[in-house]
Amino acid sequence: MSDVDMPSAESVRHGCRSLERGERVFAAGSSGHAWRILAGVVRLDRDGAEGLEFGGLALAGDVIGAESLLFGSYTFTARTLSAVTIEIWGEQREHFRPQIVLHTLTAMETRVADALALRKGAPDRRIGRLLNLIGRGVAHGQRLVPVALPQLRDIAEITALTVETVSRTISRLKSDGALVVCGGERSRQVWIDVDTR
Amino acid sequence: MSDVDMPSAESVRHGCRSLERGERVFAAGSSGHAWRILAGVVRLDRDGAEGLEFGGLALAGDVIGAESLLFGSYTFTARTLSAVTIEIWGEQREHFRPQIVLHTLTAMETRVADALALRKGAPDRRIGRLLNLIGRGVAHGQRLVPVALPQLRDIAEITALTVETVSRTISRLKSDGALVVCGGERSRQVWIDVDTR
DNA sequence: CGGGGTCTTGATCTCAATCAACCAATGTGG
DNA sequence: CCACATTGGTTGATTGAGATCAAGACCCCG
Repeated sequence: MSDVDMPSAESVRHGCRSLERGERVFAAGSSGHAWRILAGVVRLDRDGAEGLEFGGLALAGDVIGAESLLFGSYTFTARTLSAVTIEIWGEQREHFRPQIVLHTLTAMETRVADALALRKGAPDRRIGRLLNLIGRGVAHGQRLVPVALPQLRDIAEITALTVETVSRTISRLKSDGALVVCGGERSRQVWIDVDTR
Repeated sequence: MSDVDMPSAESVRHGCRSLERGERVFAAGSSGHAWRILAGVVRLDRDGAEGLEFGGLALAGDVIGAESLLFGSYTFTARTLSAVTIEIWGEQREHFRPQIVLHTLTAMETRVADALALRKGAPDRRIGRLLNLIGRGVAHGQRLVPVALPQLRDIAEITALTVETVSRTISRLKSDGALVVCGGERSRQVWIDVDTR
């Protein structure tokens, strides 16, 4: 395992691990645990014809990296889109209780639909839905939720748009007031309206 | 449960069920078993803002309808894109053995990436990838595989294109020889080259 | 300081969406 | 049996949204 993937000792406590935005959780080809996400959003990429290409989103509750337990190495590369907390998954009998497994499966099923919806429709709808997904992990009943914008490159690859289109769209959303910048003009922290479909 | 979803007595044998292309497996809101797909391709749709919208593909080995075991009703509607055989899933202890669960999870993980790839790139690549997925269930080591084309409407909704674009693209693929019609000019059976990315 | 990465903005062009017919096959009811 | 509606597929003309190409601003870091 490369040192890049070695978490600092502090970030790991009793099977838990905390990561900043933009960190890599694990890389395709390396080996390690499977994880359950406790908070935050993770982007999964698969090695395709043109390098790494977006292959899935994982939110709180989702399990990632299960391949490694089966094949001995990850087939996806995982990077965080926000601050993330994860815990080791799959080493306790508890994790395979039917109830729990069903939860995991259904969560994954809806995640597929969510991800697909990010690649359909007008750019503003796509980006809006993505930010809503990211905000969902933060929202606790409130309507207005603060979200840290991922890199435009990430947004572009996830929504199958170009960075230029993403940049223009976000600018427009800001000037329309649909995206409220908080904490300085050049801050990446914005408020979004969770109700906006 | 509506009679539409009642399988004929003949099609069900010791937990197995066979369906034609275009049949509905189950409808969102109704209740019933979870299923594992033994052969064929199933399309999943979720109730969205604009009616049913494409929300996932399931191939041989995949589990569908697990929500029903958890919530008491399906959240997705499932329709077959090809002839399909399914068996009841989730009622045996066996199904929750760690090895099996891991297989199910990893299969689902790659399915997400597959589905997402269907909505990126030029129309001919998208449609090609979809037909490859469908053919994968049929292919057994051979390169050239016969595939029954789904309805253009299905292809369009899955790839996030319009029917017109799909029609034009498929015509071009045929005239280019990338798609070889077999069994009559107006047949929906075609041969595809599984290697074509 | 220089250089690489990210974001922004502008000008141009392309290709898929859109709108509109039309055809063939199928089904329906009197 | 024919008139009619419906559904799935095809084709053409037009248009506009997003890709592409290009350049500059800004920032962080060695």
